[in-house]
Amino acid sequence: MSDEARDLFHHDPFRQDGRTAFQFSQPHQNHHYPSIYNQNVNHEVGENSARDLNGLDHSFMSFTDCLHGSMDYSSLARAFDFSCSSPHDVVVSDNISSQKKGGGQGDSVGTGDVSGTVNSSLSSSSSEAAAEEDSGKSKKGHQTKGSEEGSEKSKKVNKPKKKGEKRQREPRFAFMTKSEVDHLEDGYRWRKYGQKAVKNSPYPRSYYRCTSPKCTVKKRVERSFQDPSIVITTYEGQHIHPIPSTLRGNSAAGLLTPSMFTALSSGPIFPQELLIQMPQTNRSHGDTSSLYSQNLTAIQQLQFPDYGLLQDIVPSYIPKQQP
DNA sequence: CGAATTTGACCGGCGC
DNA sequence: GCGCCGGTCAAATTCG
Repeated sequence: MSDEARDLFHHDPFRQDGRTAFQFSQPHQNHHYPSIYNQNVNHEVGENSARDLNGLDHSFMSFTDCLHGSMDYSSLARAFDFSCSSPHDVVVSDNISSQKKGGGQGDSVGTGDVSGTVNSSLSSSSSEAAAEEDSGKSKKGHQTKGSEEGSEKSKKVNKPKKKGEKRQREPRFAFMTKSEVDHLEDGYRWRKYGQKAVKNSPYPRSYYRCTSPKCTVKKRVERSFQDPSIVITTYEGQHIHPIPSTLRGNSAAGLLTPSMFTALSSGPIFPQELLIQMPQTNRSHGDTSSLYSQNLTAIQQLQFPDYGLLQDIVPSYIPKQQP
């Protein structure tokens, strides 16, 4: 997993510009992560971009939407796919050069060049989407944990569940943010349930779960080992509830509010991971008090309504915003 | 005192 | 089959 990020850094075509990079991937049957970034992406993508552009011309969605059920990954995919058209700012790649779990870690994975062209990717399986739906459960069979009746937690951890079926992963969506704090505020409430050391990285990865009952959304947060100032956050699943009011007052409003964009429906695919690298312009303040705001700033840039900052990461080809 | 975090152990998938 | 590794659990601990 960390590979995802790692790959990113390896090629990191985006970083060169100090812009943004989006990445989609499909979880698929067990750990299939795309190897994302390929240096060619920028070019190749360009081709489809035009096409997608049209498709999106009226609708966009926020990341929050992503997290929400309100959006569908295909839309997102498209949204970003089109953005790829800009050779400088955003890149979407859902190519799957699947990197497997174990293997991936090594690193390399993305290093090479992944082939895939974006377009091909976009057509992948839609079944994935379905997967996300029933997601939560698949996990490991527990998930119900605490409340579990009876079942005395015999040993520890889970009870085997149906063997035959492999656990399906929910669609994932990741983004990179330049920030000094690991856990970025996104409006939702999270509970940390684990932390693991990341192979080949001095920084640990933290696992969080949405505290809302029934919501199975999870997210992983880790810091780039190559650039400690970058935090990689990966969301898995979609929220089935609104953003808690706690942050609504201030940040949420400025954060990712749903409905800022309209999701496109239909679309063959659904990317699962989206990686975004925030522009470096965010860091300038030094005191801790500003950290929070920095984060917000980063996220806010994702808002389309106000193109101000967004322009930096979202190319001008973004059509008008939908009423 | 309840909620959140920490942390070591366990489990399943995958590569060799 | 074995070992590695990511992901998760859950008891213990800390925090508000």
